[in-house]
Amino acid sequence: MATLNYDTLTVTAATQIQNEMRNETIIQARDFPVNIIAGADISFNKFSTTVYAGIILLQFPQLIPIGYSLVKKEVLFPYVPGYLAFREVPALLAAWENLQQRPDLLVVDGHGIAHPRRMGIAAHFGVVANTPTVGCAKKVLCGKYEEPPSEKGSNTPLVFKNEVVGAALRTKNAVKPVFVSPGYRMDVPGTVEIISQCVGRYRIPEPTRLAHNIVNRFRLGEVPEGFTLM
DNA sequence: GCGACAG
DNA sequence: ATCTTGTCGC
Repeated sequence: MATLNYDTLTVTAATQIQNEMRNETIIQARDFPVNIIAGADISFNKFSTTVYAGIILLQFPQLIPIGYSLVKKEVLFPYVPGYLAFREVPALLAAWENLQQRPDLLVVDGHGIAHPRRMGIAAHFGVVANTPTVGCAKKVLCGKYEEPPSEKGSNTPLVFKNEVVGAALRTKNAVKPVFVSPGYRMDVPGTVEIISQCVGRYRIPEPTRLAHNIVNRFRLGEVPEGFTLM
């Protein structure tokens, strides 16, 4: 697969790409088993163009880490709300291609179709890599929702322009919810079900939390670039 | 025009 | 996102 380069795009061109990619999105009930799930995330030093990308593989539903891929890359596209994919997908794709084993489902840090043009980073990555994805974000980008009951597991629909695009999911009692949405080859109920099964003892579900941990350690030089088996 | 705004 | 200090609660 040719390496993507989004660095010279204007936001107007990026918008056009999102509108075109939207026609390639597949939102449907999960029709495959999940034995290996993965988490993807990026870490970087403020004001630096170097980004540290990583994808960690875990056995499902045991949530035991089995390996991870780490890649360092230069990025020029800035962070612009609504265009996160153009900044992070190229590096994540590099990490994806270094994986020695592909997960059945990838959890991306950010939104799936809970996006102004239904093309959040998880949906974008899913289309480009042609692989099932879901998005798991800490904050809402667009849409409205009712606060879910305070009990762990409670969830309410995230609605944007009269359409249910995701859900606010309470992963711990009396703690702020996370926002999940399908990215590719998943639907909202299936996304809530899978992410609910990925919750350990923290607010952030294990795939995302462990991906964040490992890319951070990678950025700090505590772990080497490349694929590592655990 | 005004507020909101993933990471 | 990253960094930092301080507080609350199990």
